[in-house]
Amino acid sequence: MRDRKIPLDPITVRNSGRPGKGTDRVIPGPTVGHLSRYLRAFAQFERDGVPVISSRELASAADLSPDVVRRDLAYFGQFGRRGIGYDVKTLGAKVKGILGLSRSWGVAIVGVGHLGMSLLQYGGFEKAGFTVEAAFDSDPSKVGWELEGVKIWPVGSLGQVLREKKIDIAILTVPASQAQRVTDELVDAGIRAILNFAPVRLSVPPTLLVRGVDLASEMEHLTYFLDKKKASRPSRR
Amino acid sequence: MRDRKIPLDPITVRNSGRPGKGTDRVIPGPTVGHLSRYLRAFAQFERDGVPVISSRELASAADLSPDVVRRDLAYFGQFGRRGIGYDVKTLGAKVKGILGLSRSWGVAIVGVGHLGMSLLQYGGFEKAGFTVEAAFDSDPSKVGWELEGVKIWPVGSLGQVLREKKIDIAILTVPASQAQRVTDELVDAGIRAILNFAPVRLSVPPTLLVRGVDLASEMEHLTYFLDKKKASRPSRR
DNA sequence: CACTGTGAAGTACTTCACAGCT
DNA sequence: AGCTGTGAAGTACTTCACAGTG
Repeated sequence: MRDRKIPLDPITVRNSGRPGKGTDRVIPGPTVGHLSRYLRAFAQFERDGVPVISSRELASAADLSPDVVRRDLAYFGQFGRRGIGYDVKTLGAKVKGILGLSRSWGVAIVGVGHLGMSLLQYGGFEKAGFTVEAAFDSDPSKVGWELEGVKIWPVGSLGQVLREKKIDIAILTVPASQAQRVTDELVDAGIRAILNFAPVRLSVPPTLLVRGVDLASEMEHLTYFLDKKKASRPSRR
Repeated sequence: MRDRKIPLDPITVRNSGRPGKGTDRVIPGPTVGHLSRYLRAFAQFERDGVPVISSRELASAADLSPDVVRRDLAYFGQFGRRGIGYDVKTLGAKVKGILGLSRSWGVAIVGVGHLGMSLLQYGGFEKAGFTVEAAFDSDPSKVGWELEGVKIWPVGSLGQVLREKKIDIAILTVPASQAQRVTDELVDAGIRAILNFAPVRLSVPPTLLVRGVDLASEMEHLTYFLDKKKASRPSRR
């Protein structure tokens, strides 16, 4: 139901099951998720003036196992020095590059309710490689205001402003009832990715990247483990 | 570095690798994550008056494969009827129970900035089995106010109020700089779980459940795939 | 004959364990 | 001695495929 099947010769198998040196090696999903943690850790170590760290130290900072850290980093090449560890600055830059953060990305915040405002206030964007270029709201009394140096536009001007300001990513913070309609407008306007805070599953063309942050799911994840008092299962994420 | 090793007799191995009928069968992590989606889907089907659905229909609504749906549901027992499908009402109630939502959970919102306010406004809590019992803020000008029927208390009264109102879960929406300090107070006050919106990794005793929602990670996940234009990799989450 | 429940096969990820550099 | 990089083994999850059932 997903892709095509093509059973592979056991010898030819993908990356022969591990990192390997072949071009276009595919990075496992969990590893991609770990990269942000490494970035945070590197930033902290750099602030603290630590030049070199071991996989054990990095693991501790990122709440992972040293094995995972070494495996993860090895996907990108051989960045450590045996007997020594990893150079914080070099590897930090490398991870940034892998995450696509060598360039800056244009971001729009769509929906300036309390959530949208908290994102506008949130300082972390610039230093992380994101530039909030515009905000949008359907409320005429909000349109025209400028918050934290970001102008609020009417939703109707999405297409024009998105193209003019070369915006790549939309953060969707409109009410659930409007989410799909606004999403359709974003798609028409040629947006490339959406971070969706509305508690609905958006229907979009398959080329578009969507990631959802769902409060209810997160809460339910907690209650699942609270209820079963499965003291097992570490914090995760 | 994690647990102890104890290599198991291949016969005795955990659940013998699959659902099985043994008591205390362990639900795989991904399956737990899927449950919320099923719940949303069931709610929708129930609203639409659909009494019975197939794994294919449920899969489509939850953006998963029918195989995964059947496997997931089979962990809890045999709820479907061969040749027919699943009873929406029955299974909906069952999933709710599994997620621990048969009871109501007391929730506190800690930090009433824009983000905290947007959560106070958010209607979805009550119908999802959560009761926002209190909010806390360190700003004296906010303390005493009542928003959406929820009173704002000073952070200093955390311990007292949490115990009095039998609050289980804290949603942490304070600035990063205060997150760890406030977390320590929450731990002292006997909180059982924290949903953390502050962009820091909280250090807590291992018995406590923590789940983090990290804006930067989510954005970086998007840029990773945007940058590589790996059109592969479905939306996920 | 549509649809579930589940062995069995396949694939993905983690952990072990150790050779090889510093 | 300390630490990386990586085969190999182990475990977890997904998909296939089909017998069993209404």
